[in-house]
Amino acid sequence: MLDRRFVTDNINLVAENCRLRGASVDVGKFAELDLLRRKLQLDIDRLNQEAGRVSKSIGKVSEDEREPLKREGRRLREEASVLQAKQAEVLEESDKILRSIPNLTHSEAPHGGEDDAAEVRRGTSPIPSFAFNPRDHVELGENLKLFDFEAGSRVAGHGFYFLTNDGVLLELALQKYAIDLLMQEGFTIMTTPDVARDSILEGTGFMPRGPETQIYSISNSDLSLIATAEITLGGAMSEKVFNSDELPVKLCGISHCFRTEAGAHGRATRGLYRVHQFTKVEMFTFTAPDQSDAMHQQLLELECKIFDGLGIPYRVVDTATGDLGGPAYRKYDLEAWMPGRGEAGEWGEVTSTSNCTDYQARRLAIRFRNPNEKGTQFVHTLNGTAVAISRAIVAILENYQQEDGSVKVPEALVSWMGKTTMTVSHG
RNA sequence: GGACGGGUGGCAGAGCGGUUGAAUGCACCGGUCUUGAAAACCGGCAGACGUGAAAGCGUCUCGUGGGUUCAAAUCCCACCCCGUCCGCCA
Repeated sequence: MLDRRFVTDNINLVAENCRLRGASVDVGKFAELDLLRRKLQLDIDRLNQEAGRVSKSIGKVSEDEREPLKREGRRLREEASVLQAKQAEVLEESDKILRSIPNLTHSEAPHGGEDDAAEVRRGTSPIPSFAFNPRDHVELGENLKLFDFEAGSRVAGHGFYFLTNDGVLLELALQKYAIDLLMQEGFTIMTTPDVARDSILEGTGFMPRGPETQIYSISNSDLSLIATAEITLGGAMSEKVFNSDELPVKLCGISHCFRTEAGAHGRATRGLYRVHQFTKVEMFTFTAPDQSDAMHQQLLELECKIFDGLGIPYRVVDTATGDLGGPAYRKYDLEAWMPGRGEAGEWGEVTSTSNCTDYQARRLAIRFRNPNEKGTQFVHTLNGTAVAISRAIVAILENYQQEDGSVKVPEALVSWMGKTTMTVSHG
């Protein structure tokens, strides 16, 4: 959420930003409503002030002098409550608009839609060339008995799966690999709840329970399954006021992620690429405003380090304005090379990192205080994927496959896996 | 799930219907004193919103939301959270 005052003071700028991001929002209407809200506030304040004066005077006066003053007090409060109800309506309507206004945008972010993302760099690992026809991860994984989609859909429906045998070891190895690295980088590691209150989802910029929601909700409760630990990690500090010397705070959370993927039918849905549940190791940081750009670069560096360490080829793209979603001010995606995708391999998103500036912090009320300065400021929040297990597995299987259908274990995972190759002979 | 107890400023902790946005202590900041520090003493110290060029002024906020009343931190209701005991349980 943007600051309402900022929006009314910068209508044109905000409207132009909405246009760039492909969000159809009536910014003018918002400004109009907010002006009305302010005017009503002024009237309400005046009435309250008068009513308060009357109330205080009653206490100082003898019993039989009180009745006329009580009547006056009643009248004033009634008048105020009428205006208050009206203001509440105005506030609700304007808030609805305000919440649909996306964050401001970094000036260097490329303009356009999904295909306009700008490639900014490549990883250290070269794209593999195979002397044979590379298989896709589904074929590889089924041969190696790494997962069981049939059992998954029997139990929970299409899009769910069991990891089995080396598939399980791979998941655990990737988790351990990632958290070891992040612990060294000063992150506090944590496992998080896999559910959160709707208010926390909303504060983070997710919209549960709408007609097009990506979120599973639990009926008869205000809880939803989380789509990412970004929700719980951000929510963990809601209402908190940090001291400036505590920042930056760097958290690393392991959680399951649940996504309905409504409307995604037919879009690269094969296998593990787009599933309803997966495990993810997520980075989340809170910084002072002047540190967030640098922190964003650091998170990107870490994501690169993790995938370079796994020996997976990738490219980094600077996401275009129309594809940023609501909260992100700027976003980088890591797209791993996936030899089994499409005709002759394609890039597929494996991680992303966003600087959400104060957009989430404002709704979650996460602030910081500078000693010797009056008041508080909102922190900036940033998030980045360390490893989304399911997609990392896709990338590993397809890049490390060998002609006989076995898959080499990336060097960095060998010690956790206890083997150098995954072969059919398992079990 | 049942029975109690409780949620007040950065922390601890009073207040239990009327000038209380809130005593007191600690912490913190400024000052006096001191060669310096400590101690002592004096002063300051919540957030949001609105208004104003500013100083300031105003409104709101004592877990959240509703209710009673001229007036609520204080009374009533619902919900959330935290303790303790009991039950259940990985």
